[in-house]
Parts: sequence; structure tokens; C-alpha cells
Amino acid sequence: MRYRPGHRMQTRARILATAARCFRAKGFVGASVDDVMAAAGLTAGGFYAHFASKEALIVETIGLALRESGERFLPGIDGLEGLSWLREFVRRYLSRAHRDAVAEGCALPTLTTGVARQGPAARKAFEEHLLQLVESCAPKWPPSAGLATQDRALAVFALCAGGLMLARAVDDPALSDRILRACRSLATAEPAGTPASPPPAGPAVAVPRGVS
Amino acid sequence: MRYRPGHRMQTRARILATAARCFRAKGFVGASVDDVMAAAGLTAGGFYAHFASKEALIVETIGLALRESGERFLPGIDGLEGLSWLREFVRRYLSRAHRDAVAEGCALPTLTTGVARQGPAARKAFEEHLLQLVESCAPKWPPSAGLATQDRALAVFALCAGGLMLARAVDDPALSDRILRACRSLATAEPAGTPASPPPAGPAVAVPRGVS
DNA sequence: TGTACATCAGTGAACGCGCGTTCACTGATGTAC
DNA sequence: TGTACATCAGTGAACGCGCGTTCACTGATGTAC
Repeated sequence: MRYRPGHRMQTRARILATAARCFRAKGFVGASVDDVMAAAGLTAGGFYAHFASKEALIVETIGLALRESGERFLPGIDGLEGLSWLREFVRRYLSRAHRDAVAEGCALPTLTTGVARQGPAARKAFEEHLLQLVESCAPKWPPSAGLATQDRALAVFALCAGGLMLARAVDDPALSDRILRACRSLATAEPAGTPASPPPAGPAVAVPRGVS
Repeated sequence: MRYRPGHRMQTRARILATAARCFRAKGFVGASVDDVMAAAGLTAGGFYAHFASKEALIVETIGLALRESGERFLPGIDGLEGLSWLREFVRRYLSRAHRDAVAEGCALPTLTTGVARQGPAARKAFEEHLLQLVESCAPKWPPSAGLATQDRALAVFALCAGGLMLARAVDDPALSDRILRACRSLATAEPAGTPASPPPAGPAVAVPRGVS
């Protein structure tokens, strides 16, 4: 709008954050450049001062959206580890609140199918940030029989993303809740041969209720 | 093309089957009416003699695609049941062959995110056929501790759909394979407290190798 | 301090194109006589 | 058997619209003198 030197990068960041919300809600094809710019309070013409093309925006948005996902769901469960950590993670992730907040939620259930239809640049960006998510949560992950910690993280991500995706696609709220509950159960089921995990570690942190 | 009485319903079925392939590959928004008709060897104008709108095609396609998914992945593992059945199921489902055949593969990893963005009619159709899938495989499902058989089926579907979706979105084939393997492991991990399952049932059926 | 000019983030009209949808028409097939 | 007509699945041109992208322009801000 107005000429305010140095604010260009802030506008760019706002477009990117808005794109993340639009793409999660409507998909890469369903959300137009005009949709994104209008949601950011701008007109479509200005877009190309910030990004080379819609495809370039998509690639950058994938990175931002996955970083946001990690920041929202991975930390903040301090004091817990092992199975207790995992239980709290799926309680938050596979919750009604998360299911009903599509635009603000994790990028995996909303963007992954679209990423698979994109070119190599988008898929590479997705891959790199997915691996970062795996690495940043693996230290807290419960040990498991015959499955490397990072591999178990990948499988639990698949289960959580798939579960949320299914819960959002069905029409009946009761069935949707049932899907969430079933996925929480499977995610925290202890594989046979796993050493019994200690009860909620040391200073059990009070986590606000009502999230699910 | 030509006037061949009685062939109208066959043409309609061909459009529907083609739509299932197009939508799985490109998504509901990414595949146009013209794409679908051209892939079926027809011109766009004739579409509305068979379907009221693109939305109506989408709703019908969801039903067909999910029925096809069941027919492709649920039967044909005769002679197996319980954990052996589940192992064979995930070996087929979470395979490289399935990952690389997007247009012909299961509808869950490709259509579910798009269904969540559709109206109630599409979501209801999805829900009904998903429940049919659950019911038709639940009898063969392994018993599990503290999780109803159908609920476990829903959770395993979520894991399998999510796993295939992730495996298709990453760029590195080695990582993609790793995701498939990790999800197979989690899907067939025996929950603690599950009665030890018998080794592969009676007349162990020889299943063709090389599928994965 | 005041005026003239330079900067540049964002506007808005325009482009060619593909979308979903409509509809007058075609032409191969079936039927009546 | 041969001719005239009826049927109707599919064609192809056209519609209004929104898409991604381009670009001349605007006007508030910063700077030079």
C-alpha cells in the first residue's frame, strides 16, 4: 500500500504465512494467488514483487508450514518423555480441536497429498522439513522393539496424519471422534517385548485439559 | 460417438472409471471435466448427458473408487487370517508397486484430503463406503487388547493411507522405502497383552513375491 | 525550514488461457411401410 | 428388398468467469539542497 522502507520483508512474510493458511484450507490448486493476496490484505498484482511464481510460493510455503507444525506440536510437553510424552502428543494431535482447525493445524494431513502432485523442488522441501521434524522429536521418543526410533517417529506421523485426514473427511461427528480415539490407541499401543516404561516422569507437568 | 442403443450406460460407466483414475492422479480440482472426458475418448460437451454437474461426478466417483480399493486390497488373501492376514495385507498395501501406481491405487491416500474439502454429499458417500471397507475386512482382523476390531481396522487404514501418502510426497526413493517399511512394522506390531497368534494358518497360501 | 526530486511497495487494468456449462447440430443406427 | 423417417449419443462452438502473470502507474515516504 504505502511506501514504508524496510517493510517489504514483513509484507513478504505476511503473504507466506497467509499462503500457509489458504493452502492448508483449500489446497495448492484450490487457493489462487488472488485468494492468498486478498487474505493478506493486498491486491494480486503485487505478488510478483515478492515471489517469482505461484510454484515458488508453494515451495516456500511447504517449508514454513512444516516448521509451524513442529513448533506447534512437538515442544511444550516438557517434563514428559518416553511413552508418557507420546501419549500427550497424540492426545493433542488427534484431538477434536486440531481436527476442527484445518487452516491453523499441522501441514501433514492437509498438504501432503498435494505435495505428491508437485515437482521435485516442492517434494525436496517437504522431505527436508519432514526429516527435521523426525529429528527434533526422536530424542523424546519411546524405545521400541525392532524399530529404530526415527523410523517409529515416521510411522507415528503417518498414523497421526492419516487419522486426522480421515476424521476430517467423514460426515458423522461420532464416527470422526471414533477414528481419532482408535488412532490414539494404536499410536500408544506398546509393542510386545518393549521394556515396561516408567510412569509419567519425575515432576509431572500439569498440561491444560480441554485440548481434546 | 456413434449411436448404439443401450450403450449409454456403458459409456457412463467408462466416464466414471476414468474419472476415478484422473481424480486419484490430479485431485478433484486438478482434473477438469475436459481431462476426464478426453481420457475416456470423448468430448467435453457430452458429459452433461450423463452427469448433472462435476460435483455429482465427484460424489459418484468417491463411491466407485472406494469400492475398487476394497476389491483390490481386501480379498484374495484366502487361507490367511489374524496377524498373518494383516502382515500380508500391509505387505501388499505398503509396497513400492502400490506407491508407484497412483492412478490405479487405493483411493484413501489420494482422495481423502480432497473429500474433506467437499460438501456433505461427498463426505457422506465417503463415510458410507469407508464403513463398508471396515466391515468387510474386520472378520479377518487380528484380535487386539483393548481396541474393538473395527476400531483397529480404522486405525490401520489411517496408518496405511498416511504412510503411502508420505512415501509418495518425499523425493528420495530410499527415504520413501524407509517410510513404507516403518509403517509395515508399526501396523503389525503386536500390542502387549495380545494372545500369541498362531503361525501362518493351515494351508499356507503361496502369495506371489515381488509385489513389494 | 521549505521545496523539488528520487525511491519503490503496492495498485489495478489488461493479456491469453482453461474452466464448467449450455445447446443447436450431426450422423450412425433402428424401424415403418 | 428398398426407401423415408425417427431416435439419440455424442460433437463442437460458444458463454461468462476466474486463473496466473505482466506492466504502466500511483502516491506516501525519504533525501538533497
